[in-house]
Amino acid sequence: MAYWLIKSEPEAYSIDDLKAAKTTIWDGIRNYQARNYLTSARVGDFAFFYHSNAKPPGIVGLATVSAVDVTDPTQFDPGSHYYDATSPHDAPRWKTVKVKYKEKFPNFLSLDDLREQFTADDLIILRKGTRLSVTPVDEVIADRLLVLARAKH
DNA sequence: GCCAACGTTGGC
DNA sequence: GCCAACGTTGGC
Repeated sequence: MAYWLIKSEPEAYSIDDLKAAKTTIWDGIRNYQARNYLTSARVGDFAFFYHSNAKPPGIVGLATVSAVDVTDPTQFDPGSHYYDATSPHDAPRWKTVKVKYKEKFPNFLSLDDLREQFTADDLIILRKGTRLSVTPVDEVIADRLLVLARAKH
């Protein structure tokens, strides 16, 4: 089992949206490295849900991977912002996963908190210039994140 | 709104 | 294959 961190702008899709929907296709990923991470995910993996471009940005909750090898339908939808006319129908370029809502953390872990508690070696998103929207999280780091996010004040 | 960092595109 | 131009991300 592996841990991931997935970013979303809350104005586009927030943890509350996922809570309401219960499950969603994690669509719109158009970066090869992020896609490769998604295709290496397995059912049962956990994903920390990070709100980017938020005030403040940070980790808000946890989801689980509920399906893998999912074809991102938006690549074939001409009306979609994520339409990719060059993706072959018989070999779709953009594969992704379905994620399922698990929990909203009692403690929001802001980017400032994360920088206080972790180093750039611990968390890829703390590395300067890293914009990847899907990144792996080491299990030891994930455990520490969970303790911080769930601890009583 | 600014801009640094990075990825992609396309001319050559 | 190089690299300039451009687009995007995302913190601030």
